[in-house]
Amino acid sequence: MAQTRLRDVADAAGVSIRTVSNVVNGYAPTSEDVRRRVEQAVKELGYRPNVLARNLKQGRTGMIALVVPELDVPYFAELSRAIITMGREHGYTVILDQTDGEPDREREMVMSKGSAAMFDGIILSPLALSRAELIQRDPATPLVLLGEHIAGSGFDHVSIDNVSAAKAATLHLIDLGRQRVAAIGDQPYETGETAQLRTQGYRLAHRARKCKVDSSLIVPTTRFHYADGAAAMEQLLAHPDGPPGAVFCFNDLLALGAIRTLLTRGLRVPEDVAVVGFDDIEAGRFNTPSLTTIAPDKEVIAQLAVKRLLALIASKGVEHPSDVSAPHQLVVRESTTIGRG
Amino acid sequence: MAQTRLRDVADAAGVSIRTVSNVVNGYAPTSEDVRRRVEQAVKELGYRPNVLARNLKQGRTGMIALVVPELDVPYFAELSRAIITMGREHGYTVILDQTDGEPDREREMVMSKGSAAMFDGIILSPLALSRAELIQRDPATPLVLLGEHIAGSGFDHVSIDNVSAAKAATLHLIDLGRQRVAAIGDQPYETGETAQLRTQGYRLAHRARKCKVDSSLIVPTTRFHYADGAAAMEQLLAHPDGPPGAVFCFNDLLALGAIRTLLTRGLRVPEDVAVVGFDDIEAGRFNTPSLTTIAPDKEVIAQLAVKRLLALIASKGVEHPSDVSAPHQLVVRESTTIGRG
DNA sequence: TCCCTACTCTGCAACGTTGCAGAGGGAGAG
DNA sequence: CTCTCCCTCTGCAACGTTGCAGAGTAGGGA
Repeated sequence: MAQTRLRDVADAAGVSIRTVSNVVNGYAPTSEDVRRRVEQAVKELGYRPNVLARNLKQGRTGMIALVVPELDVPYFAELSRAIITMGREHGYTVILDQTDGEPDREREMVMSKGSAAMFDGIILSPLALSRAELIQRDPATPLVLLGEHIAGSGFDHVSIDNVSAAKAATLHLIDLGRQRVAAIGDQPYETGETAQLRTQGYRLAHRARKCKVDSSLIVPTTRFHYADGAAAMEQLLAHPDGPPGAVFCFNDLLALGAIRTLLTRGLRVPEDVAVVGFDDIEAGRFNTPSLTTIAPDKEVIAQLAVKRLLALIASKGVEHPSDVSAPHQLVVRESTTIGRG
Repeated sequence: MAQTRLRDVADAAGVSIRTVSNVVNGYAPTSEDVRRRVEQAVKELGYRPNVLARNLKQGRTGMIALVVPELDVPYFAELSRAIITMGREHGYTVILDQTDGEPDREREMVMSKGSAAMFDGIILSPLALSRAELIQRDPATPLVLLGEHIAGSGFDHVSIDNVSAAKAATLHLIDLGRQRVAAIGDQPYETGETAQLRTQGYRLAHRARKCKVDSSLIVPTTRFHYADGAAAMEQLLAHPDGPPGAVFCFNDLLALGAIRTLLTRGLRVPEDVAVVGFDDIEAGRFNTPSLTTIAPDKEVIAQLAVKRLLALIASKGVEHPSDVSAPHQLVVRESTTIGRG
């Protein structure tokens, strides 16, 4: 059951180890005869190159790690698909890991500890990691950050303009003529940068339309799942002034959760409450009512991140960090359109 | 920018390579003095063990690959979470790869070609791979199959009882008193084993209740996404005898797509058409109406698959193949319950 | 004083591969 | 017939680590 080695193939074919290696990898021209003998020996012995040894020798693995907090959050799943495809186009195998937002696991990946050191580069969507920690990281493995957390901090970074996206979403709601536009998903603490940027956009939109922000209409959530949106909406329904006329949810899952609460409580969407989400996941497109949302261009994000990482790998990290934004757009669907169709 | 090696640390600390290795890995007892010197040198030089070299020497990587067709299909994303967690509990890093159901990519992973050879074991949910191909695989890397494709073929395998699950779902619909129960998702061709088993269960349920199966109510789909369900439902609505009284969809995405079509066409769910799905994804729980579905026990599937794979790794593949089933249950929700709440 | 034990530490070899530089042989040219 | 060149093929060393077996030293007991 021991592994077949080049040595064994070489013995069987009556040639040198080196020649077998040449045949297997097509490195050097080989005579017809030798090539055939080697190939037959390879087949008979069931030889497979030992990738570990090859990688050790060559100092690279051809693998990139994509590290996200949660794979079962559709946004990450959809983004992952784009990045996997993009990496593959450039000859890299993209491999996924999930951290659940646990600091230890993010740290392990980023610090290139343990199995993390096996990758030629890492694309990370951090949730819990602080900037201070990142600074201590081993720069040997190139890193590109996704998302807004820890932006502009001397690390390579791809994101979208959250403030203007959130502003656009909120303006859309205000311009529908809705009074009392609420927000679900604020995270007013250290690792909630993304949420805070969206809150900022929400406030800016109000200012732009000379509306006052009612802070009691901004509902924080610790996570961004269906259940959090549903619970936050329950809270808004219990508001002393009654339900809001519209809600901007900081992602689509929150929005779908909120809609679920509204519908089960007998409120109509969008007639009674209009709802906007963020991320443009597929579930929102097929919900009834379908979900108006901010659609970040996931393809562009993937492209920027992968290109950048490959550049870092090629240059061995001597380039200076770049901070780029991918475009987004507001996609209007039924959840904010009265008189559908 | 070259990597710091044990050699460098050893020189700096004035000890042997081997001692540094001992300190770093805690293999052997070390005097306080030496340990401190080594640790300081490690810190100063920023030494990180070369995982590739270690793996080569030890002949293992501590990584398991989980290979699924599509990560943005929620069922796989949710299952992946369970498997990642389970693997981690046993000291393995579980890494994901997505094949898009492309035969070449499944083949590459399964045959342990390329980067695939870097894993201690593989859990694969095959879509396109035929049994004939699997038989030729290199048995050096342990493999556990998920899903029903290629069951009972001499490979280790974890699934659920699709026939009885589908039968239960269909019986539930028939027993609601619905006439003309339709099915969406049949795949009457080689790689559609799972779908065929579900169709079989659907037929068995009809037989058990002495109902005739109207084959024109069985709508095949090439894939299992929202859009396929929506399109299939359009087709059913165009049926000469009018819409069916109920639909059993072969997964939740199909069901949600079908519901979308029904609602936009002005039909009520479940009053006009009752709908059952399969997989119990989170989106179904938060849909309005929430989705009645077959819930496979994903935790158990994960547990069985990981346990089995670890056993194979430990035994170096000498155990004979096992074929096990995880339990499932019918979860009744609004999409089949008249008079909600 | 000497021996034995125990505790640290060390050097060598090997994991399976590839880079390098060169050896060997055949064919073509003079 | 011989020289030269080119085309194949080869052996050695190294990638960075760990397993193994043993060397060296200090301390305790006789």
